[in-house]
Amino acid sequence: MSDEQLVATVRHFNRSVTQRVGALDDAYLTRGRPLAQARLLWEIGPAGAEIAALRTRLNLDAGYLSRLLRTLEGDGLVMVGSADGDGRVRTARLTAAGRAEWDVLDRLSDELAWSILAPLSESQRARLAGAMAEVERLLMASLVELQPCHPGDPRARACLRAYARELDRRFDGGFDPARSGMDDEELVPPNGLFLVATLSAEPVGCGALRLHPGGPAEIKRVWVSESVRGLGVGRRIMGELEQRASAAGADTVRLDTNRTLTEAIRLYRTSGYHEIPAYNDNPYAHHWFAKPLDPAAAPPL
Amino acid sequence: MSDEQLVATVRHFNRSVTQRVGALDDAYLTRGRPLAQARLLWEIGPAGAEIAALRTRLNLDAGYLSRLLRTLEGDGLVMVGSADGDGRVRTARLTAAGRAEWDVLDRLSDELAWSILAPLSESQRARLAGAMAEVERLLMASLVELQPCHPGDPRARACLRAYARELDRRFDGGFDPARSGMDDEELVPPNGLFLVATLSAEPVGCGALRLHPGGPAEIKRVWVSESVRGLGVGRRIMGELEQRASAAGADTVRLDTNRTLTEAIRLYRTSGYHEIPAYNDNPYAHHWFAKPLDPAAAPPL
DNA sequence: TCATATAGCTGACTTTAGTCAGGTAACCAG
DNA sequence: CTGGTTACCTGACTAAAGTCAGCTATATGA
Repeated sequence: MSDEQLVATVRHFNRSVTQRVGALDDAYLTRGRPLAQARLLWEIGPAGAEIAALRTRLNLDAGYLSRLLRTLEGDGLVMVGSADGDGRVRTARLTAAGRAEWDVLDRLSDELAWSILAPLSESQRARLAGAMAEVERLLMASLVELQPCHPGDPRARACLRAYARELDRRFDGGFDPARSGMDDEELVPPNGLFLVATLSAEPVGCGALRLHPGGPAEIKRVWVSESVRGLGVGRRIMGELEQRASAAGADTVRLDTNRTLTEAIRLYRTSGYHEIPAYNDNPYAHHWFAKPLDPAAAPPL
Repeated sequence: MSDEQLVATVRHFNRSVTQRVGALDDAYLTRGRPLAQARLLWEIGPAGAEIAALRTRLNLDAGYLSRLLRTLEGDGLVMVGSADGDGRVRTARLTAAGRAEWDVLDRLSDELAWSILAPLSESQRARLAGAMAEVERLLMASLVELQPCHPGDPRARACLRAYARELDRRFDGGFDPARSGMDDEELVPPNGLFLVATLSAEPVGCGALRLHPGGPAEIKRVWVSESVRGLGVGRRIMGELEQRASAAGADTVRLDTNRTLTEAIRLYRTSGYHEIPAYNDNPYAHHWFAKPLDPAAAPPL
């Protein structure tokens, strides 16, 4: 398919599917309540939710949200109480009546989904579900955003914790972050940089670059969350780091890795990296890779 | 996949894809204008549109639509004039400024689509577009509604005209509706019935049933529009007619067909019909089929 | 302990969306 | 040419959505 055809397909999909199904959904799942209230009730869910979380998830004005909560409280569907830790943070929970209402919405949501499947034949149903899952997955991949951030940023901290946890689980003999110590300051311009990958504001991956003026740049701490693995996020992070390394004047990037990280090693090999002799004494490293950078292919960002 | 898994997939899709992409679309394509105005401007399009058509397409109240048009006229984007034929029918057209604005929306729509494709690899793009097209097609199939209507209904007339046009094109020697004449009254309960298939209120297919108390029912005038062929609509129409025949007490349905309608013949054969000797002297018929009905499988509707 | 920041709340708005009951002009069938 | 229909318009609403400034209570860091 040509790019024009791809774009036309996506446009068509956006209009027809999005609008039609979206309208169906809204009409069906509000139960006479205003849409905003219904959505809020749904989003609070049986487990309850912090108000700040609701605000970001539904992208609502603080005042507006507060008012919506008062209405739901007035209807006896929701209770808002202070959380244990911080007295400013408040948590919304469903009352028994609210939970009953939520269960109805849950059931209606099932019915709506079934009403879409029902007119189709067995094989069409399977194809539809398969295609929907594929669209969702790839759209997820497309909505992952890469941006530089300070390694001390809460999103970066979350990624680095998950990274260390995973290495500890996978390395023979575990992983001690202290032994591969690297100061945050080394991952801040002009010494280096830290990239975080987010999916609707949730951190789902990271990667860091250490710049050594006059020598090869070094890629470190590339990690991708389970939830988005297999969507090419790792490859995008690598590509972005390489571009930035090139823009900063490096003509080579290199990295080290542990033999247990087989999918990472595969990624390096298929991305133009070749194995080189050890260039450091990282106790966790078994393989060292390098890739020459083509300055022409790396327009400054 | 089990039914539960299918439903879960569809629900997930509805929430994440529909809402996310829908919100993106709306935010991106309104250009500071209220959503309803932006949609209306878009829907009028470079070719202009009759107001009645806009009303049904956008599903708007007549008064509300009128007011929206006045606003767009006030902004110099649209002109509303009477159509040539009927002085009551009015047509909305874009002014030069309106056309310019429409072009911007068109471009933005392309950009939005591209922004979804851009972060993906070549092969992911192709897979996404493929899956989107599949979802759209199957959703279309699912949104086709079957309902009985009077053969004099405008939707029925439109289908029957298209049906006759197609037969005339395909039969050796053409087709003259008069020679296969059947009175509308024969296709109205209790003598028979007429089904129309609609996709968002547009007629896209039809089928008729002629009841002969004490004898086999007869299926006639099954037609499916090009736009939804291959989506199983024909099979659904047949199934629905058979159920209604069974509910009306028939134990057999039969039908005749022309040898040029190969895909119809294939449909009959794969739906449990077997060829029988001629039971009428329809000059256009080359094959006659019958299917026994199982009363247990046909719950009254 | 005091200044400052954070999390949420309230009141006073504006804008958008949507509905409904009349209207008027054009058409149409007898 | 008359009475009914159709296609659209206007005025007068209501409800929902969204914005903004200023407020209170709690936390935090020097």
